[in-house]
Amino acid sequence: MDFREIEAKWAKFWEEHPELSSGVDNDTKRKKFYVLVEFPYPSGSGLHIGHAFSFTGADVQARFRRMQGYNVMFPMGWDSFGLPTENYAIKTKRKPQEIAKENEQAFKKQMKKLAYSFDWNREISTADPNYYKWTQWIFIQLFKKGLAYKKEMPINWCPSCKIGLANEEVIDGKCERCRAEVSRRNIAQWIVKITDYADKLIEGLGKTNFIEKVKQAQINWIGKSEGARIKFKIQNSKFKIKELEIFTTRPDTLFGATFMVVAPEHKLVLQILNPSFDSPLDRGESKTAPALLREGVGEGFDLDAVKNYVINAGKKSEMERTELNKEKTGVFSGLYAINPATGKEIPIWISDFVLAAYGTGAIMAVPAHDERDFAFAKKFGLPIVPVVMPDNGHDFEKEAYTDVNVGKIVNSPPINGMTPAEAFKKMIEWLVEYKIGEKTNSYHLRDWIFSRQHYWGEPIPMVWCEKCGWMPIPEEELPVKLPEVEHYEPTDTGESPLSQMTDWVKTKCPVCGGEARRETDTMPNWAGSDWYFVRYLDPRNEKEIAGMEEMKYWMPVDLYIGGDEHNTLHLLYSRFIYKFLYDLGVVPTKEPYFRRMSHGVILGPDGQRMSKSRGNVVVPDEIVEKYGVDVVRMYLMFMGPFEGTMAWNEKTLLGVKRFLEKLERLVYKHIKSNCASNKWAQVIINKKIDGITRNIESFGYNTAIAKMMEMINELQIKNYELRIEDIKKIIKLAAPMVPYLAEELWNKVKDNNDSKSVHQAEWPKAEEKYLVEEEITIAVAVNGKVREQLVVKSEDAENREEVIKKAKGLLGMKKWLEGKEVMKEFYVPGKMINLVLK
RNA sequence: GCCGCCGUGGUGAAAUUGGUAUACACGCAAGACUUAAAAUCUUGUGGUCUCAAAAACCGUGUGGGUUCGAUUCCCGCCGGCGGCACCA
Repeated sequence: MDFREIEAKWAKFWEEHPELSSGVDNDTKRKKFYVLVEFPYPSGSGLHIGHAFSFTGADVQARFRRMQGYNVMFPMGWDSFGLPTENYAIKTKRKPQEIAKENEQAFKKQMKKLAYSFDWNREISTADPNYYKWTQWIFIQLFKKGLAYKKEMPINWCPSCKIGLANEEVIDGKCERCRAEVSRRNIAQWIVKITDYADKLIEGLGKTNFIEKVKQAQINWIGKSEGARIKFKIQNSKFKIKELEIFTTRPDTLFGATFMVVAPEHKLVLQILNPSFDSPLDRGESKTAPALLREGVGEGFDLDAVKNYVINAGKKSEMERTELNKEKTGVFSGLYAINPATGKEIPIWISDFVLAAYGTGAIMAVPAHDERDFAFAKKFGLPIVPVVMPDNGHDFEKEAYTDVNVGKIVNSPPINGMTPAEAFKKMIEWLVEYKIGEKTNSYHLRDWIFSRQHYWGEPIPMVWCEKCGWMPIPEEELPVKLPEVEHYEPTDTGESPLSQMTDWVKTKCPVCGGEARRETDTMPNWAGSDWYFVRYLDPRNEKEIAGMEEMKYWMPVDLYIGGDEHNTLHLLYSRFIYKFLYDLGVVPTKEPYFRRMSHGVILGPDGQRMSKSRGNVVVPDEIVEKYGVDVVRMYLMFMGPFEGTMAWNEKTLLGVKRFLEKLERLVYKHIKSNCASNKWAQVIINKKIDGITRNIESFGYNTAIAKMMEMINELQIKNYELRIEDIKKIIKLAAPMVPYLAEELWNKVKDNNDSKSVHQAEWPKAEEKYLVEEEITIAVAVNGKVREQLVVKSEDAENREEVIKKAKGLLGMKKWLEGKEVMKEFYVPGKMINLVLK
C-alpha cells in the first residue's frame, strides 16, 4: 500500500483515539515518565528539519516508554511571543495575535503529520492571556519579594531591532538576532535579581543528572570566585566618598598592591567630575566645579584628561572596549589611597579595563601577580613589587607571576614564607580583625534586565503612582491584557508602542486611587518559557499556576530534550524561576529537570549549517512528501548519535527506505504463518530484543536501528519460518520509530486479544533462555595477538584450566608454541585467552 | 587565554567495565534475474606485499607511558568543534 494511504488512514484513527497519547494524572499503578522537549517558537516558515530531528527523538522515547508500561507525559505548546512575529506584523500590517495563531496551527498540523504523540489536550501558548496571566503573577511575586526593581542603567541597545538586549543576547558585541553592532543607552529598566540565587543555582546542579558539559556551562556562566572585599582609605579626601572598596581573589598579595584602578563609571569618578554629585551619571554633561577639586589632589592630575577619558569610554561600545585587549588606556584620578597592609600611599587610576558591573567596579592592582595590572603598570611606569616568589625565581621585569600553587610569600613582613593559600587565610583573619574587609564571593552572573520596549510580549503588570511609587496590579485583576494598538513599530525614543496608547496607560493607583500610569514595557522572550513545563500539568487551572497534586505526581521532568544553545540562558533562567517558586511554596521540588539531554544538529548536505543564504536547507515537508513520514523519522534517527552533529545525506536515507520495504515483505510473507517455533529464529529475535531495548533506553537510536537491520538480514538469509507471534514482536520493536507502518502491519497480523493499536501493545521482553549461548567462540591470542579461535560448550567456559589446555592443543597453535615457553596465561571467561611467551 | 568535547575506512558511523577494531548503512566493483532498465538478490570492499591466494606485517590524529593486552586509562604535542573571555 502506498505510504500516503497508510498515513491518512492511521492519522485519522489516532485523531479519534487521543487516549493513545495522553498522560493520566495521579495514576499510582504505573510509574510516571515526563518527557519534555523544548517547545518551538512558531515562525512563519514552518517546522524545520532540526525540529523534526529533536521531536522525533523525543517521540521515540515517549512511545517506547508507553509500550514499556509507563504513564507518559509528553506535552507540546508554543513559545509565541517574539520579535519575528512582531516584525512580520509590521510588514504586513496585520495583528501579531492572528499571525501567531496561524503559525501555531501550521506547526500543529505538521507535527501531527509527523506522528508526534503529543498530548494535545495540554496544549498551551505563551501568548494566550490565560497563560500569561500566570507569567505576570510570577513577576508580581518577584516584585513582592524584592527580587524585581526598576533602575536606570545603561543597557545594550540594538539600533536595528530597536530593543534593549540582555547581556546574554549580545554576542561579540553584536545583536544575537540581527548581528547589528550594539551600543549603550541609559534607560529605566526592570531588573530581576537572579544573582541572589547564584549559589543555589550552582548547588542545585548536584541533584540533577545533566551531562557534564551542561553543568560546566552553567557553572562557568555563573562564574563564582572566592575572595575578599577590602576597604582602602582615600588620602586627604575632600569628597563625600572617603574610602574605596575593592574585590580581590588574591588577598594574599595585598602587600604587592602598588596602585588602584576604578572603572570610568565608578561613583568616585562621578564625584571627581562633579563634587556635588548625588544623581546617576549624566554622561558627558556633568557640571564640574573645578575649584572644589584642587585640594587634596595629587601631582599630575588633569581634569580635562579625566573628563575626556570618561566621555570616550562611555561612547565606546562593549565590543570596542574589549577589542582593545592589548593596549591599556587610563588616566590618573588625582587621588591616593592607603594600602592597609603597607600603610603606603598608592595612586588611584581610572581605566576601562576595570568593569563597573563586576565586583565593586574597583580593584587593587598587584602588577607583579596579575597580567592586566602588569601591562598597566608597564605602560604608566607604576611600581611593581613581587610578593610571591617561586623557588627558581622569576623575572618580574618581563611578566607577572600568576601561579597560586607554587611559591612562597615575600616582601610581606607578617606573612613571609607562607604559601599563597596559607597567606590567603591569614589575611582574611587579619582583615576581619581590623574591620577593613571580609571574605566574600563574586559572580560573573549579572542581574537580569527584564524590560523590553516592544509590543509583542507579556505586559509587565505594574503601575507608577507619584505618591506610592511602583505598585503591582492586584492579582485578581490579572491578566493585564495586551491591548490592540494601531501600529506596532517600536519608537526611536526606546519606548514601547504601548506608551502611545494614552487611554490604556492612564489608570488609577491600586493603593491610593490617585492618577497613575501603567508600565508600558513588556517582558523578554524568556519569561513565558521559564515555567511552561509546569503549566502543561494543569493547563486550565484558573486559581494557581498548576495544581499541587498534579505537580507532586509529575515533577520533576524526567527528561528534558533541547538544543545546546539553551544550555546556559533558558536552562538557568527557568531553574531560577522554578527555585523561586519553590521558595514560595507553590511547586513541590527544588529542581525542575532531572535529566537534560542536548540533541545534535543536522547540517546541510554540504556539511555546513543550514541557512537560507547558503541555499542548503532541507525542508521536512518536501522530503516527507517524497519518501513518507516513517522513512524520514527512521532516517533521522539512523544518521548518527542523537547528540551528534551530522550532515544530511539523501543517499543514506535510501538504505532506510530499503530496510522498511524488506521489513514489510517479511511480514507479508508470514502473514498466514502457522509453523512451529524455530529455536534459531528465537535466538536471533530475542538477542535483538535485548539489544534494541537497551539501545533505545540509552538513546542509541542509530545502533538500535542497526540491530533491527541485522535481525531482518539474518532472518532473511537463514530463511527461517516465523510464527505470527515472532512477527508481532518484530513489528513492536519498530513501532516507536515508524508508527504508521507499524500500525498498518500490526492491524494485518493482530488477533482479538491484541490491543487495537500497536502503540498500546506491550514492549517485547527478551527470554533469558535464548540469550544464553550453547557454544562460545573464544579468541586465542599469543603475546596479545589473536591467532586462533576456540569453540567450547558454554557450560565448559568457566573451567579455566580445561579451556586453556584445549586452546594450546589447537592445531593452528602448534607453530606459535613450538619450542617456546609459556610464561603467563590469561583467560577472560568466555571471551579470550592470551598466552604470553618468553 | 580559560572551560568542555572530539579526532576510527572513500562517506555517515559501531565497539558493556581495558579483551577478536571497522558492526549497520551509503558508495563502489563483480555476478544472478531481465530483450533492456529499474527494483530485488548474491559476493567482495582498511593498507602494504601478491597475477591470484595464503601467510605475515602495518593500522583508531601524533609521540611516549601503564598493562599479558589500549580506539578505551595517564602524560606531551598536532588538528578541529562548542562555550566563555580585560570577571580582578
